[in-house]
Amino acid sequence: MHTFDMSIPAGRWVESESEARQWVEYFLKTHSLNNGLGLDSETSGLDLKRDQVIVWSIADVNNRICLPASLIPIFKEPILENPAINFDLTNAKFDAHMFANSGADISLAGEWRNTIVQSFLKNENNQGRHGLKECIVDHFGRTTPTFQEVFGKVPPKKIDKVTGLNLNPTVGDLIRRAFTPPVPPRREDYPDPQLWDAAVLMYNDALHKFQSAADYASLDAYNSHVLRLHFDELLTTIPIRSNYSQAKNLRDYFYQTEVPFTKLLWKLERRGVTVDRGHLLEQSGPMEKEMEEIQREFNRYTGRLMNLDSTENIRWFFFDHLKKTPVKMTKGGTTGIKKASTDFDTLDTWAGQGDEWATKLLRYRSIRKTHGTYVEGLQKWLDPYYRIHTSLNQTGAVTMRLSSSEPNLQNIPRPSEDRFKIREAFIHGPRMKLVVADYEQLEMRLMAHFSGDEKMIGAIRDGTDLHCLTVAEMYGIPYDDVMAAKKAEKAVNDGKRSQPLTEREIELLFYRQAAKATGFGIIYGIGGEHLAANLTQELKRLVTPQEGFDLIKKWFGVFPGVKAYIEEQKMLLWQNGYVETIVGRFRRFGALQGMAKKDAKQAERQAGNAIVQGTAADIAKNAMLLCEHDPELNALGYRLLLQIHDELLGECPEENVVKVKARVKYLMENPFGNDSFGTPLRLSVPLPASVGHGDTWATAK
DNA sequence: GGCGGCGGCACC
DNA sequence: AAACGGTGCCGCCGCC
Repeated sequence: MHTFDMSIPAGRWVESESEARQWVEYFLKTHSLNNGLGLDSETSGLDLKRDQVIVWSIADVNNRICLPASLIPIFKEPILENPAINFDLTNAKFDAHMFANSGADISLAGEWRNTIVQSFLKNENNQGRHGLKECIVDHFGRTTPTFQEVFGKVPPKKIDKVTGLNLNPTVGDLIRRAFTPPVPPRREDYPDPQLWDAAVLMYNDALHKFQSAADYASLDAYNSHVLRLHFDELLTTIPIRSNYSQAKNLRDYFYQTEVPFTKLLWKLERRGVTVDRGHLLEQSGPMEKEMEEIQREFNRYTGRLMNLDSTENIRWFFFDHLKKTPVKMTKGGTTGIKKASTDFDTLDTWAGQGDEWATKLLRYRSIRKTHGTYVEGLQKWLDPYYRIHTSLNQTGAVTMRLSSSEPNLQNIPRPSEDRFKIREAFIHGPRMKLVVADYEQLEMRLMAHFSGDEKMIGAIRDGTDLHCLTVAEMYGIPYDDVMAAKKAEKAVNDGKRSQPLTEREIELLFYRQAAKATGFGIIYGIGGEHLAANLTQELKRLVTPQEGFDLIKKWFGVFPGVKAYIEEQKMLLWQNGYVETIVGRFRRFGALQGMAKKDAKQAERQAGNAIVQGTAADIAKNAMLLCEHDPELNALGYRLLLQIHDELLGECPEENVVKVKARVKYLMENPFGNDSFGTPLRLSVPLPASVGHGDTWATAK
């Protein structure tokens, strides 16, 4: 058991309306002293759309109370919907969803400070230690009882065959049971003294359990509050120096950017994206037919019932049955057992050599993926209004890129790669249009800005095609020739040119592709060997490691400023142990001096990438905040729906599309707002966004 | 029947 | 698979 800590106020269970009103008075009188109240809820489950608050808790440094959901209305207007009252929570969006599900229109009007985000800003490397329990241990040295210790173990589901319902108690049942105050036994009901003694024992036990439940629930609210105060102090001591942020330290940055962003993400999750289920259903049949056909062919050929989803089965087929030789081995994971791989690279190699079975399996795999993850997978997430509500994780990536889950809407196939056009299933609400806005070459432009490379900046400002220029400079070919090849390719693709590409044009396009891949690779800190392997795959043409190294060397020769910048950042990394994004956020690595050479090299690559990727995330975040809070866009009925790293998906009434597009474009291109003189604060290169609209995500132009 | 490792693969 | 950064999810399979 956990020792009782005398420095922590005891949790009180509040049950009557009059008592609740007294607490409202108290918190209204004193909230300004604490600048925020800890808030937490115990809910019927984890479903963000359906589950509700059962009991909830509110706390300041001196008091913590726990109440049933039935008392929410008493707090609703004076506290919960009071814009002057801010809330300290852990995993804030979760509780906000539960409160929203629990009343007609319960919204928490003030700030939502999420201690997970604070913990992340303090040290993004503490993976798995950002939760409330972990932080309380790490920062205060206190342990907190676990859910299981207070409420008991949730038994496995026991599904009734007739009703399909779970016959065993659910999480919600355990919580409801724990928060039902026990009724004291009445003497007259127990004439037998032995029965009376037993009843008293049972009552005392139940009372103890009940009190510990109330204590536990209100402890989380209290802990969130004191942790928020603690992180405020810690983050204040971490200064940030940036011309692109008003914040002078990480605490200010948290309040200026991350706190409003939490609420923004919650709104996006709440809105959801409309999906045309019919489109998904239409794809399903043909996909299943095609997969079954391939399955039959394999069955016929082997005389066995093949499982094409099983790598063991596929290994048997290619290596034992067809006697093929492995192309490469699998990683082996933690067990270290390496097996012959059957991945895309392998199958593609064989397919290139004319192996029809490899070709068939590749086709099966691509359909299987799309069918399982998207066509069938997405339908599980539809709400009654045909909308999908993803979870947007503010601290999902070490670079503070967003991540999306349940379902992941950031990895929907691109239409150019997808025969089944899953993105066409993403549509707008009634009388609306989808508005899709993309940053163009954001990361490469950031590289130009950071490095100050004159040639790159000049080329971007002049509107030169960067990859064509790179080829021209690398090999001493006229820029216009390379550009002409690119245009010729487009003309052929658009059906505007009948004669095929000349050999020279194809050659130049190879070069351009190689230059493009090199540029991408440099942002990731690529090595020559890996670049060569990638290009061999991509171009279906042998590129030797030596050629890979030459490409990188030549690329740096064209943009020496980029080379110098990367070297400078490496030096700073060795010196400081961290790098910074444009708004002054950190990606920490610790002392590279103490690392194995291999790890230090990896840190160098990660650091170089973190600057660019993290800054792109900063920019997208700013753009989202500007769009969401822009009075003009709000008046035009624009609703931001999704972010896919450098792309914003939104919707607006049809008649406002032109105005909305112009405004979204402007805000995205000026993500840092104005400086103190009222002129837009810009980078050394423009950050153009292309904006389109349409009826589906795939067709918005 | 739930969970986690693994291979594989979708996105930026 | 690799000296390429960052994610999440599917189905299989073995384990408990």
